[in-house]
Formats: sequence, C-alpha cells, structure tokens
Amino acid sequence: MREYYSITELTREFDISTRTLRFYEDEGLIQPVRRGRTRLFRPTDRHLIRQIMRGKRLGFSINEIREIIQIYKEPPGEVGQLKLMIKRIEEKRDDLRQKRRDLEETLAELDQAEESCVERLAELGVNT
Amino acid sequence: MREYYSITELTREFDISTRTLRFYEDEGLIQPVRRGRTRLFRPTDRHLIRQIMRGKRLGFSINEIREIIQIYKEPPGEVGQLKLMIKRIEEKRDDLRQKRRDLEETLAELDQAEESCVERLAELGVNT
DNA sequence: TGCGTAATTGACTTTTACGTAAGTGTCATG
DNA sequence: CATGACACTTACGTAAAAGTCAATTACGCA
Repeated sequence: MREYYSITELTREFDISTRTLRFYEDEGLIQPVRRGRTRLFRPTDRHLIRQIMRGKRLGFSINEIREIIQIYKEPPGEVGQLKLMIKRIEEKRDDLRQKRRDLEETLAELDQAEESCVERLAELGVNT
Repeated sequence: MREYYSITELTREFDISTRTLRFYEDEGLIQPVRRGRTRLFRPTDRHLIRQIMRGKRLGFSINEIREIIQIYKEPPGEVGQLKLMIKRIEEKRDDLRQKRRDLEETLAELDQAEESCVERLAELGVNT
C-alpha cells in the first residue's frame, strides 16, 4: 500500500480534474495532508474518492455523499447518537433499494426493447 | 384506463411541480395534446413521466433520459438503424450494470456500518 | 542557476434543472 | 358577477458542480 499519491496521479486514476479534487476538499469530503502547500493524498483519501465516484454514478448529490461518508466514520460513542445513526443508515438503505427497483425495471424494459429490435431484424432476414 | 389527466393531477401523483412538467415538454420528453392552450396528458405521457422519474432517481441527466426514452419508441425499420439501436441499448445496459455494482458495494458498506453500530450498542448494554 | 513541469490560489464562467414572479385567461360556484 | 382554483406564457433567478484562466510558487535536475 502506497503512502502518498499526488493530485495528478489521482486525477488520472479516476479521470477527474484537479479542480474537482480541490472542490471536494473545500466541501470537506477529503482531507489530504500538506507538505508545504502541496496536497498529499493518503490511501484513505483515495478510498474516499472511490466512494465519492460511486455515489456520483448513483446520482447522489454532494450533500448526500457527505452524509453517506460520515456514516463510515467510526461509530459514535453515545447511545442516542448510535440509534440516530442506525436510523440514518436505514434511510439510505431504503433509498438504495428504491434505486435497485428502478434499475431492474429499466433493465427489463431495455431487454424488451432489444428483443423487439432483434425480432425486427429477423423479419428482415438478418442473422444476428 | 383514463383518457386524459390534468397537469395538477400529475404533479400530485408524482410529487413534482407544473414547472417541471412544462420543462419536460420544452425538452421534448413528453408531448401532451392541447385543448385550447390547456395541456391534456394521456396515459402514454403518464407512463413517460414514470420513466423520467425512474431515470432521475438513478441519476441520469435529462439528455440521458431522452436517449433511454427514444429507445422505447418503436424500433426503426432500417437494418443499419436497428443495429445502431441495439448497440445503444447495450451501452445503456452496461451503464446500468455499473450502477448495480456501485449500488451493491454501497449497500454492503452500509451493512457493515450498521453492524458496527449494533455491536457498539451491545457493548454499551443496550438491547436492540 | 536557469528552466520546465507540477502545483497552488482565486476569480470568473458555464451547464443543468428547475424555481419564482408577473401578468392573464378560463370556468365553475356561491 | 365576484371569487377561487387552475391554467397559461415569458422572463429572469439560482444552486450545485464543476470548467477555465491567470498569476504565482516550488521542485528537481541538467
């Protein structure tokens, strides 16, 4: 496991711009350390970026991603806080389950659409 | 099956604003007919709205949603077009499969996070 | 020690997806 | 016929999430 990554290394790996990474830092999603003014990204930052990209692909806003990320950070010590956190996890999970239903339905419709196309091709005497 | 729906009926059903529906019309995603200047939405528009909402929840942009919607519209008659369409369907499907992976990973991490919380509660002597 | 490359900050701009406000029209109902 | 509910258009506004550009600064090395 590498100790540090440069900003351009990560922009290449995740195919994003430096502006984006700095934006995420401004938003408090990642906290790379500094050597002078230069940002040094640790494996934990890298993993966070991975989670951010996943969240983005799933259509979560920065704020929602922030909420999800905070969930991963060590569970709190107080009972009330813990119960609250569990409630929030449930909510996110429901959210994701809805997305999963949406996803399956959309996939099914795409399958149907493709089948129509293939049939239509067959009618035209094209071997797929 | 109802013949027509009013704009406010649909805003209530889908919990969106009239502005949003008019915006989708401007964007060419739906084409309600008119009686005078008043929009009349047919079942097909209603179904399109359902698809749009699904797409939105999955984080697709209006343009991506437009692409998906166009896929559902009757397969074209020409062989080249049909093959192109099948290619596009494949692409969307890959897209959705990536989302599914993202989704499962995120769910798994949430599960883990919840487990930590529950354990922590148990340590504190709280019965869940 | 000069130079290229990588990095930084800050300001300004852009795109997407609507929100909001202003000014009207239409129609049923009390 | 006044009122309220619903509808319309046009125009401008806005928040989120970066993109872009300019002006510096720092480093590595030939």
